[in-house]
Parts: sequence; C-alpha cells; structure tokens
Amino acid sequence: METPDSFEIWLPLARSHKSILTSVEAALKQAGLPGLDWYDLLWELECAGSDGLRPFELQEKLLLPQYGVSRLVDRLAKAGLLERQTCNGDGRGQVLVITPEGAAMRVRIWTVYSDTMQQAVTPHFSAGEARRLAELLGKLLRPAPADKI
Amino acid sequence: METPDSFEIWLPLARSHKSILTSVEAALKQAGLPGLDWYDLLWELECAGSDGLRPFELQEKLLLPQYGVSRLVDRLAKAGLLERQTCNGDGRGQVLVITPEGAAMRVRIWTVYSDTMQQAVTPHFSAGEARRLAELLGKLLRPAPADKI
DNA sequence: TGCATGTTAATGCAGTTGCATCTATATGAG
DNA sequence: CTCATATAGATGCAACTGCATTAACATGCA
Repeated sequence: METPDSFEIWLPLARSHKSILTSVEAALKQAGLPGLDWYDLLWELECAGSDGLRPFELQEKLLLPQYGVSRLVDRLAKAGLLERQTCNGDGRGQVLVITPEGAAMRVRIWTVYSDTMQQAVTPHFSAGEARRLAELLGKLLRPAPADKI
Repeated sequence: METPDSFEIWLPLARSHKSILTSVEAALKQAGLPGLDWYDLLWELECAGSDGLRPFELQEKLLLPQYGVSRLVDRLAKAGLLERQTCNGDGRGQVLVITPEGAAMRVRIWTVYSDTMQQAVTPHFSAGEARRLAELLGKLLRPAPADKI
C-alpha cells in the first residue's frame, strides 16, 4: 500500500473547501446577509467582549493582511456593527468593540451559516468518521512535530 | 463520547486551507510565477490535450462562475499560454487549447507548488494518517449517501 | 421559414483586493 | 532632549471579482 503524497490531501481539501464556501456564501446572499469575513470578525470581537481587540490582533486571528483588516473594519464600522475606541497607552492604535447591532447581526448570520454548513458536511459521515476527520484536520493546524520538518 | 458537529470539521478545514494557500501563493509570487488559478486552468487544458476544452467545461471542472472563466481565459490568452480556436459545430463557442509555452509554464508553477505543498502538509502526518485523511476528505467531495440527506 | 426560448460567452459598473507607500506615534541609543 | 528605527494603521492605484446585462448563435415548434 502506498503512502499518499500531499496532493491527495490538498486536492480534495481545496475542492471541498471551495464548494462548501460557495454554498454558504450563496445562502447568506440569498438571505440578504453579509459574508463570512464579516462573521469571523464579529465573532472574534464578541469573544473579546468589552475589552475589545486591536486591529493587529484581529490580523493574527483572522489570517488577514494588515490592509485587509483595516478595510474590513472600516466597512463594519460604517455599518454600525463595531465601534472604534481610542487606545489609551498607544496613540497610534485603536480598540475595536462590537456593538449590540453587531452582536445581533452575528447571530443572524450564524443561523444561516450553521444550517448550511450542517447540510453540506453532516450527510457525508458517520459519527466516528466525523470525529476522526476533525481530529486529523486539527493536526494540520497545529505546528508540525519538530522531528518531521 | 460526543458526536462532533460540522463546525469541528469546517473550522480546521477552512483555517488550514487558508494557511496553506497563503504559503503557496507567496512562494509562487516570490518566484515571479502566476497563481494557482492559472495553474488549475493550464492543468485541465493539458489533460484535455489537442482536443482542448470549451469554456463551459472549464467552468464545471474549476468550480468558477461563467464570467470568472471568461476573464481568466482572457488573461492566459494574452500571455500566450493558450489559444482560442473557433468551434466548428457551434458558432457561439470556442475551443481552448494549451500552447507549448502554456505547458512549460505549468511545469514551472508545478515545481514550486508541489514543493511548498509537500512542506506544508507532509510533516503533520504519519503515512497511515495521511491515507486516512485523504480518504475522508474524498468522502466530502462525492455526493452524500442518499439516505442521509 | 419565422419566431420564441435556451445556451455560450463577453462586458460595464461598482465593490474588493494586493501592493507599495505614507503618516503618526512609540521606543531606544547617545 | 534628539535622532534613528520600529510599529500601528490608512490609502492611492492597478488588478480582480461579483452582479446584471447584452450579443450572438442554437434549437425546437408552428
């Protein structure tokens, strides 16, 4: 039995990612809701609570480039979903805090997001398979064991 | 032991996808090569050989919207990597055929793509894990068993 | 044949992204 | 304190994307 090369992982990963993402974004658009980039940002802000987050912290959490965060934040702020507060202690920076409207929007997105996702993923797996897949995908995220690089 | 919900699959899937994709695109840019969208198109054309492919066939294979293919093809054509041939039998359509330059470019991209991918994926898994992960991801692509929808 | 309907592909426009650069503030050495 | 350097965030411009629409051809039916 052969060792699969990395493309036998990457290829289905990329394709299923694209296909699921397309479904979810279509469902959100259908519902007149903003896309997953907004959701992800709102989620992080909501987790951070009233302490808020600095843009550069979002950058790390969301794996976005600096200007990506800058503009995304701009749009969410214009939509009233977050508030920019001046950062005492660092005059260059700012602190981003979710508004009640932002939190409400996150929930609205969530209902559609969650639903579509469930339909796209669940039917393909038994409980055991799902658990194993989640576990294996987790390994892809964590830093690789030092001896294998 | 609990059944994981679909997000325990989607979340690491989305994150690892983004992170791997970013690595590969960065490596390609670094090497002065075009991105993966160009690669994917060239690959399909090369597979199709001298028969070529119709744009709407690419659309299905690449999971791209119609206008996406139209413009991507435009760019590749301008770069001389494919040729548009008139389609005898359907005056609306055209047949896209890869040029020798296109095939050469595909190989150049491949060396970087393949290399970066290998580094991003391989260290995380044993051979058995890799095989299992590839298998499970495959299930996500194929249509779900009818009785589970 | 003549016309209604469907299919293939292109495109104008507005919104978004990537890249490079820029401003403003912070930090540390002398 | 003063200057060099580093960091936080914004922005101009060109390229790209999504959406809606359009043009050109195909197909089927009266």
